Amino acid sequence: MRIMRKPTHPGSVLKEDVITSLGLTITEAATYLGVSRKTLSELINEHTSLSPEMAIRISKATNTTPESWLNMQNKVDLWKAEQKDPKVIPFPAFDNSNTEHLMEG
Amino acid sequence: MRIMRKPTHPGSVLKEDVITSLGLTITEAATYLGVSRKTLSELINEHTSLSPEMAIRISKATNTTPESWLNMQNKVDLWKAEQKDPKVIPFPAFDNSNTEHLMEG
DNA sequence: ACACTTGTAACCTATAGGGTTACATTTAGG
DNA sequence: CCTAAATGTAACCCTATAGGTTACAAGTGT
Repeated sequence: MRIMRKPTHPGSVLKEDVITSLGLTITEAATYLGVSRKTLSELINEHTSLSPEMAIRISKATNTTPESWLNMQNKVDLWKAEQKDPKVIPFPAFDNSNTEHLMEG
Repeated sequence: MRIMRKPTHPGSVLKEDVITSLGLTITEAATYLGVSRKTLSELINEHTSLSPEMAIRISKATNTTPESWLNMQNKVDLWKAEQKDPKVIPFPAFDNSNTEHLMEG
């Protein structure tokens, strides 16, 4: 997973692969999805994250799985969390600092 | 996905399959993970969700993938979002109301 | 020109993760 | 039996963030 480049934001995919390709306006799409125009606009312009509820809405509007949308957001979230590089001490049973010299090769 | 029963919370898994089985105390585990005891306690008792950052921490402490932990949380989140049953109108191109009579069988 | 579309600022609400401190309760040793 | 450690959680604080409404400036197309 490391040194991964920033994953594609699900909002871009929604805009390019769905809304635009279907010839829908943002306003129309927002109405169908049952959210405000602002909410959709911020999502497709990558200013907010795709929430679990939005994943459900999009899946219902497009006959896709909510998992596929949420997984895209996951990648973005994990990428951001990795950038923070939180300091963690491996649990004893998983700490291979005593055996890692056996791992070369 | 429909009529799915409530998915297992990742906090329970962390507690039962990792912390308890390794003989670690919550206090110790929290220290290794670099979070407060309260934060870990609330997570394993299912009072909070597993955040992307916690997924990274757990993966680092246990040599597992952060995805596996976040996916468990996803299932819980999607289950909750499905319960809300948000009202959505299918996008025109995906609206099969005119052809669904061809789908029986 | 005129109507539609869009991005976004300003403002408000609700939810949520995470921290610290403190306390009552439970559990484990000696 | 008694003390020390571990635990759950309340109270309180802070910071983020999703989502809503209203309003406005700017772009687009007929």
